[in-house]
Amino acid sequence: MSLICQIVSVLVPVYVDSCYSYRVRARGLELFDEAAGEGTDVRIEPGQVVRVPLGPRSVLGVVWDDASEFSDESRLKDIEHVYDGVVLSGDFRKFIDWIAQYTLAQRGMVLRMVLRGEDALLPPKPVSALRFIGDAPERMTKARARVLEAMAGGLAETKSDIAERCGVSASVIDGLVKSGTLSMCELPAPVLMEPPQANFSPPSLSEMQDSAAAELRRIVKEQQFAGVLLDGVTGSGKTEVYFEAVAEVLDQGKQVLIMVPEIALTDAFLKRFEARFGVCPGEWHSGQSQRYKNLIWRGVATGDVRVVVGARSSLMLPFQNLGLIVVDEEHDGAYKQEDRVIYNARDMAVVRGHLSGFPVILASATPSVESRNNADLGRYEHIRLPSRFGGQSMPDITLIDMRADPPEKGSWLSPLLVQAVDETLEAKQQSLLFLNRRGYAPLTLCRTCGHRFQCPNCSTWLVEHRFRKQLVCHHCGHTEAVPPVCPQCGDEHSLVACGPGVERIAEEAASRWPDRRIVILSSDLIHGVQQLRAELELVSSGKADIVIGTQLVAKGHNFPAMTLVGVIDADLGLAHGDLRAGEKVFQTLAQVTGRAGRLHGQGRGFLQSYIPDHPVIAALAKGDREEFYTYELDQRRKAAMPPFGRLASVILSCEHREAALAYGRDMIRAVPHTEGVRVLGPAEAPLSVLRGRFRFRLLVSAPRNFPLSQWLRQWLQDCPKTTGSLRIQIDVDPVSFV
DNA sequence: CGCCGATCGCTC
DNA sequence: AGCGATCGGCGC
Repeated sequence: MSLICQIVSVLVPVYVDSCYSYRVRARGLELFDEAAGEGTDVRIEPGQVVRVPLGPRSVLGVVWDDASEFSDESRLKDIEHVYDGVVLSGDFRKFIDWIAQYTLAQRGMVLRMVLRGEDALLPPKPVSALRFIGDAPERMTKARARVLEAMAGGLAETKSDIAERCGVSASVIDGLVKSGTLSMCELPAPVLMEPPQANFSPPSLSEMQDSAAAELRRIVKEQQFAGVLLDGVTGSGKTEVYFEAVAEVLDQGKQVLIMVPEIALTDAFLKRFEARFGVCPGEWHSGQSQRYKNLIWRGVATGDVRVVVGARSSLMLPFQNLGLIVVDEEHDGAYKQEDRVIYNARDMAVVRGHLSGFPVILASATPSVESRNNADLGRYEHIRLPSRFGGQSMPDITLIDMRADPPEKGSWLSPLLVQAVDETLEAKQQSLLFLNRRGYAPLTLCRTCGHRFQCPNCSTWLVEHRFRKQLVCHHCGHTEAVPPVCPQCGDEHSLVACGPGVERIAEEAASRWPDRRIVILSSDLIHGVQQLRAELELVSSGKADIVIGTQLVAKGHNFPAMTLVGVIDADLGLAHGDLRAGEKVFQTLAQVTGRAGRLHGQGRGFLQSYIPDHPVIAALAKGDREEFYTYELDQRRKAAMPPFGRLASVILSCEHREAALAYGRDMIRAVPHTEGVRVLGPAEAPLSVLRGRFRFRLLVSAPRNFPLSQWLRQWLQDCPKTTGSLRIQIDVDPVSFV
């Protein structure tokens, strides 16, 4: 019997791309001695989780598929422990490799997003409980008698349950254990989660929903990869439709992942799931406790947890037998992870389905232009729900040409919109005034000398936040106090606020409608997901007459009594340099006007615009989605931008401004000349500051079928090393790859 | 002469 | 990315 049986490659969750080799010694692996019997040759298989020594510490790792290449065998260390019960499947390991290679991340860093601590690998601890074993105590008290009576049946219960049920303190119970009346025993850990029932409560669907659901069931039955764009207008009942696909997969005995943007993961959503399937799904997001997440992680790996509803990071869960991923609100920017490994969970979901051979449903009322193009080209099945559920109609949209119908002086609401709010208040319904700009005013200037407050780091104006009494840079987060006099000419009372933010709209609303309940929903005035959910609940339960909000209100929440949505500045964002500016404006405004009139079926939307002829605004005003996609795809085609070209942004960051700029110039000098590849330098993408580091982006565009990842890898390798501490992040905006 | 803080480089 | 090793500055 040889002592050394095997050398294996182990991927460790650190900043490296390659695997490390370790020895497996049959002796010393207690776990295997037990399972395989002594002296038996032990095999360790890829996918098993192990603990290995790494430098001075000991880390978790996963046995990987790489051939072991480390030549210096004398330096090999031994695997310390092999965990039983959790194996990362071959598909999943391929998926991890794929993400690393595509996003130019190290495989170890991708694995880090997958693994949790040791607690998630160990079987749940049995619960210690107490049981009546007969001997009555010598001294009897009222409290003891109550416990004895309750425990007479002989069933084991936990100490805290007994204490609560009998109204006694824990020490009373301890006393009974000492006297030999009760005895400690162990109960198996409680079942984590009952499996959802596919047929718990089938919904009654409209004809339109029903045929969409039938189509989804047909696709799911194939049990192979398919991309599906479920394209349904706000209020069309998409959720009920994809729940039918979920039911079908549950019948197959497979697992389901439903991804939602974090903000949409509300009690209301979970309740809908429970109403349909009888139990709550596993719930995965940043707000959950570590303990709960460990339970879910293990449950998903063993197959005990059948359905998870989760935010972006739930895509990295080690499902044992996944049969479907639904990406709800697939266009949502929250699916992009911007730090460490930079990836878009929506795209990676499609990859996971592709590698493992199951369907992926992308659902949205305003699909991303990329997904829409994939559907047009037949890469995705395209299932449409073109009208609202239950006979409701889409809101009537009115375009207000602000040049023709300007607001009164010192006001930001056009008379037409004011009148509409009056009517809505009269009807005891809710209004939403939407402006995608935080703070009070986007620009402050001195009336005397013309001085404008500008960010010292970025080339942007400072936004006044009147509640906080600060000037804030929305680009880098720089703040300064509002000075009492102009810093340039010293004049008093000469500073004027230009343009509106939500705070200023709130001020106007409060003076126009002084006795109405007004709520402001803006991210800088709300702290944490909990408070946001509470505020949203407050609005949906009708405890507000007028809501004034930014972005926050656009996403995934129903306001049943809201029948009017007024967009203060519909043009906002269109002029920005962002390549997806038009798409973002369209999506946000379509979602936000879609909030109107779900209950009463007669919602109205008003768009205030100074450029009503702009194709994006015109399409919104007509409620014509097709017109928007035609226009946007045409623009993108002309500019060879995604989905017709590929795009990456390289983020350079550095502690010093000059070093950052110098490094950027060096990078650009090292760009290999390649037909069709363009690199836009920092002149086009301004410098900003994030967490004390100066950073800017280099944009790289390439033809559609260009191997961009490899090219970027080569470029970065060939770049001269520059002194100073520099970090590079690469953000590959993927287009279709299926 | 000694201690503490930035920079460097490795992890089988 | 972390974390120890190493070198250099300055305090006494």
